[in-house]
Amino acid sequence: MPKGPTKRRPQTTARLLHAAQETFAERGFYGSSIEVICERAGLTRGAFYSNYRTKEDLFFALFDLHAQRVIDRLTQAVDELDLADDPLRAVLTRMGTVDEAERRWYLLSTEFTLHAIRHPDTARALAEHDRRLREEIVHLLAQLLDRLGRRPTVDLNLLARLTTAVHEGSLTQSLVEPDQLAPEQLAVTFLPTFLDTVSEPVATEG
Amino acid sequence: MPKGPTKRRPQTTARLLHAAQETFAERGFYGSSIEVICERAGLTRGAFYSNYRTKEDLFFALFDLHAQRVIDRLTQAVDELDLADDPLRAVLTRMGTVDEAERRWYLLSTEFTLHAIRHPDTARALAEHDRRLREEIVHLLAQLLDRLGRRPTVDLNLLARLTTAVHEGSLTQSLVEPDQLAPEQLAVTFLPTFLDTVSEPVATEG
DNA sequence: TGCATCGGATACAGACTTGTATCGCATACG
DNA sequence: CGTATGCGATACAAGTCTGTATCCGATGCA
Repeated sequence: MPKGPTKRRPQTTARLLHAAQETFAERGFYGSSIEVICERAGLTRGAFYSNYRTKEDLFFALFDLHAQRVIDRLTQAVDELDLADDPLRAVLTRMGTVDEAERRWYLLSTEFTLHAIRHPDTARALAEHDRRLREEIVHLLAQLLDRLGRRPTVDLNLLARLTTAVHEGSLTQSLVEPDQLAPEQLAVTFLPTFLDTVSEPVATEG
Repeated sequence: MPKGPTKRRPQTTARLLHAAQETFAERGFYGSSIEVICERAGLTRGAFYSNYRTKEDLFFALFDLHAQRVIDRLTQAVDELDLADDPLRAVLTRMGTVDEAERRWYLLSTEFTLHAIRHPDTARALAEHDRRLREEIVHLLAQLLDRLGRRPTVDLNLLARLTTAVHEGSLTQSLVEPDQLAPEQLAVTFLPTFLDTVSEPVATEG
């Protein structure tokens, strides 16, 4: 928290984002009025409108924060890859750590996706954000396979879509039936084998 | 549509339910005001409030209608069971016919479930409706196994939960990735084998 | 320190919903 | 037919949220 002669805008947006995160978690996207979010941030709507255009903008800002966290975690997992034992399983287990924050985010983004389905403009914006995140994941997948001395035999973009689908599908089911399925059980169980089948070893030269 | 000296209440509720179905489909649950639903039904809010207490009541009425359709379809499939060839697969394929209406209902009920998560009273009501539907499915599962000359080796209630989870999980993924997965592909592929493993043949006497 | 401007606060107008209280017509019965 | 009442229409009173126009104090540079 920088004090002194600093422009206060960054601090204001940080407070708004923090308040939005908590409010969305408690009351959902629809249930959270801009007014309530601002109150929680200790600000007025004036502050909001001078930083964002709509409540959706605020969501997308949170989306980007979340995406960055995901990417950071995955990057670190790939970087610290231990080639010794079952590296794929290790990476997946690590990426699959689903904490409370992740679960809350999942609920929120599901609600927002349903909202987007009814609002084409929002849907386009969401698709664009999704695309950017997927691009990063493609990059990481490529890096991962490379470090494993393998190269993909299918389109990496499709592969990124699949891992995402498995991640989210598994999460859904574990939320519906918490006692029946661990959050990342499906991914950890099936993805290592699957990644093997959609890639091939690269011949080492020399 | 009965005319003449008939109480008009049934006709009014029918019109409200029909209008609600269409409005919810277009604008979602949150996006549909009671007012708009009534307009679409060619009625005023007076008609609504004299038949329902809240918008949630209306949703639950639709829930019951949908549940009845599901049960009817399943019942018929079990009744017409052809013991000749692969009966399980036949039943599942039949129950798994996911039409446009089913997909719309899935979107709506997902939105409503998220809503219920934030509202304990609603959650309780939803759980109760879910329970009643599951009871019917338990009944049908029992009937199905019986006609196949088998008896369950696990709790039927749990089994009903599982089939539901597979159905919904598969639907989710097929909505996210329509080109990658047919709506009931998972159920048709895995449930027959699974049902075999959780039941045993009944010794025929004589 | 004086001053320009940036950024958050305030005030206002308007759109939408909701729930209730009340009214009046049509229905169904004697 | 006449009449009681069932039931949908109407009117009313809040409450909530949004977006904008405007104000004023803090910030940061000369």
